[in-house]
Amino acid sequence: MKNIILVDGNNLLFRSYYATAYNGNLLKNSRGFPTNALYGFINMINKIISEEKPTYIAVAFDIGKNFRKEKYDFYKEGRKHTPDELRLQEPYARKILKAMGIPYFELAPYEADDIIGTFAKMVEEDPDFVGTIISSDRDLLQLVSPQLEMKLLKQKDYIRYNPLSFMADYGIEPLKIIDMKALAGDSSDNIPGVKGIGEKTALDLLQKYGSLEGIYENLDKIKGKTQEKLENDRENAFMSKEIATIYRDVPLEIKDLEDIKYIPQSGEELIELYEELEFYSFLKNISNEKTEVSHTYKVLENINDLPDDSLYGLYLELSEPNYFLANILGLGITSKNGSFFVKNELIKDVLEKIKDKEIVTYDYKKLIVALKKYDLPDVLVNDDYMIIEALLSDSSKDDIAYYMVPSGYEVSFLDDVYKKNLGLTDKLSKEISLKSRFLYEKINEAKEKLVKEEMLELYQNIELPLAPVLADMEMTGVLVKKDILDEMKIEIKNQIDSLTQEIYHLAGEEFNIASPKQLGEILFFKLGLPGAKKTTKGFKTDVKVLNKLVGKHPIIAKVLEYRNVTKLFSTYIEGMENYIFSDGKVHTIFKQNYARTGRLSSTEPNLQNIPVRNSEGKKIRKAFVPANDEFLSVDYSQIELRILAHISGSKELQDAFRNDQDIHTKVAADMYGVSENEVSKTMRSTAKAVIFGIVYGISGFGLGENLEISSKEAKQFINKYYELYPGVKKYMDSIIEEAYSKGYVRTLFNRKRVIPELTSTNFMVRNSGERIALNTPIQGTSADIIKKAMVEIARKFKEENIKTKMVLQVHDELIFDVISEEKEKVEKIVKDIMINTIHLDVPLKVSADYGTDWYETK
DNA sequence: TTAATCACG
DNA sequence: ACGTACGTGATTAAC
Repeated sequence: MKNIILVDGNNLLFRSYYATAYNGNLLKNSRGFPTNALYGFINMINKIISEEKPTYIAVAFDIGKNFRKEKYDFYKEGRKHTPDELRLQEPYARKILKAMGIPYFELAPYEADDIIGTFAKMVEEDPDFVGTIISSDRDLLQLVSPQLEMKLLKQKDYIRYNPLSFMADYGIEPLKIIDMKALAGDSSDNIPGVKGIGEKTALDLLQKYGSLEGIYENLDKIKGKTQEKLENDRENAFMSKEIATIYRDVPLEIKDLEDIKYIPQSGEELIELYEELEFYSFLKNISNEKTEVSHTYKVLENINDLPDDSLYGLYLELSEPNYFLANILGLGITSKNGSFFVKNELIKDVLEKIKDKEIVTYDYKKLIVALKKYDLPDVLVNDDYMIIEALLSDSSKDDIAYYMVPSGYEVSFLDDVYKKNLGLTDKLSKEISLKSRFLYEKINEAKEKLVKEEMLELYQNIELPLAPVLADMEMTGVLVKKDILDEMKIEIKNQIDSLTQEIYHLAGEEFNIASPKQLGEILFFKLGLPGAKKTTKGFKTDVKVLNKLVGKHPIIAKVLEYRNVTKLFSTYIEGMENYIFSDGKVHTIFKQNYARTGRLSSTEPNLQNIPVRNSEGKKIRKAFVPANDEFLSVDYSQIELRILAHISGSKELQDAFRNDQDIHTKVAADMYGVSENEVSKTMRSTAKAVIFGIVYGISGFGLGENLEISSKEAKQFINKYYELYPGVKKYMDSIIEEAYSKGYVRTLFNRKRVIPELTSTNFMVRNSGERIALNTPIQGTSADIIKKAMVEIARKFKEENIKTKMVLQVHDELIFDVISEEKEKVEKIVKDIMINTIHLDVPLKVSADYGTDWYETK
């Protein structure tokens, strides 16, 4: 059987362009030539080749005038012009196809659809062929036949249609999609159809009367409005049918389908193109293809069959992303003497056997927690490929497949592994062993890159040892009293109910208060309140807007209160209860290398955003209680500003910290030219806003909004600050300049963040890049410092055999579940380490607080 | 799936 | 003149 693939080239190129162009942050090569559409296009073509394994292939493009447009000038009217950045890439798509050995066709005045239609006709005339059409354009579905399927591309995946599945979905034959367009029209192509008839009615009619012609022949049997609509638009309907019909006799210059036989090429021509476009990953793949990864493995039957070696790649596959809930699907292990899949029964033996060996894994933290859950022996891991790659590529992928697939290792993505839930198959066993083999083979290369990037120390001294520390924190968990939450729940439920009624009453009608759209309409339309600001869908109704309206109408205060309590209810009371395990605790999962600055983040549940600023919300914290005797919270005071003082070298700021001055008061005094005891509350809070704003790269406008003063006044505050602290201004300028010239910034511990935004042609995106450049070294260094402290604290606790547990980290704060007898010792250790883990040009300061629940702590 | 909103440092 | 403060995660509505 001959397998033919027909690709809608324009469609693929458009999709890849708009997939990445939305934020104005286009991928470009070093000469500024846009390459984003081509990158996606090549990825898709490669994927088609590897998934469909075509023996025949053709790609169709639109070119020049098209006959539909010539005949009907409204056709495709209203379409946006092709952006220049995409048009520049179009000729390259063709060059690349040619270099890959993939024939392409374009012929005015026909569209890509017609070319595909012509091939479809040829396929039907030759029973030796079967094939697939690939596009996201539903028009092409009319070509689906017993020999020709269609892969209809969706945003993330696709639907494959053959005549049967099409019938099942639509209830009509594929060819009838033309009649459907004739009736329902098509807004994207500006095909009119019959006014007032949508897809639903069109399908109903076609199921009854078979075709457009059938419908009009039976017009007298159709009732009411529909008949009227059909009558009125008869001409449009038949014209639309004509437009929607794909032409199948394009005079292509080929004799037969043998002319589009696919003979893969990846020669010099392709290499040159990739080099010009700077597609290094594709270049690498070309060279990899030549040594295609074939994998042989054994299922381990007996522990004695596992060879004795010094280095092992170890990969554990779970059944779902949350490792506290997941089951173990199996273990892969590879050493220089072979690759194995280990069934669950043998995992224990394997772990015991390799106990003292060098081990590399993917996601050490996950491995620890999952093994512990099944009471399996823990292992000492020497390297974690996931952490290394995250440091190198500054975006972490919790799925190893993202690194393997581009290098020619064929494995499934975790999404599929988790979704399918088929249990263990031979394919999965093979892939699990292959994943362990990848780790074994690639670890040295990855570490070399780390050395080159000067991040080996960061990795070895901080990130890698942090993984087991976090695992321990997560496993320890935090006790949450469900009964306390339940009590609050009753009270809050009552509040919500009465607020709801009051709001309905004040609005004069019932509506969904939680819907910003409906609320906006009530406030700004029905009640006619001023100050309406638009979002894409309706009015803006956030706190800032509502706060400005307080006093203008009694409903506003109620809505604000409603927002407060519903947030507490759904996120922090009901939401939290859903995360409580049978041990009465919540076990958050910290993402160690997800945040681009190096910070941790916390999920399922997020314990880094439990309310504290607002006194009502803060009461949630009463439900969080120690499993031991009491909580200890130790937090860094002004750590980011101290880091700013250090790296900017600002003498004035440094002196303030050395003298242990209240930094906001001190800055306020300087800014207003008064003595510190003359600083009023407003002056201090203004200074505070300026200080914070500076760290984020705020503008006069932004600060003005914030302080509700004019941007001019705000700008003056900012300038005054620069004047007073010239070192800070100098740092800001120099870090931005450095970021532009290098393309990245680093923290004090060498953590690197590449900032592609700086190469954008878009003003807004570039500015945002500058703020990132400014802020990342500060926020990132703070993250490095507390991570380092955590590692050292855990080490010290172990040495001293301390049973108190570190349970949470909230960016500049560590929380411990303390055994009272250890209190003094713990406090001293923690403070000592936090203060002394690094010595900056200014001292670090911490403060400690105790409580019998989290509310009382601070 | 994305946007809006709001919780935290 | 542009649009206007860094870094996160969860929930809800609406597409």
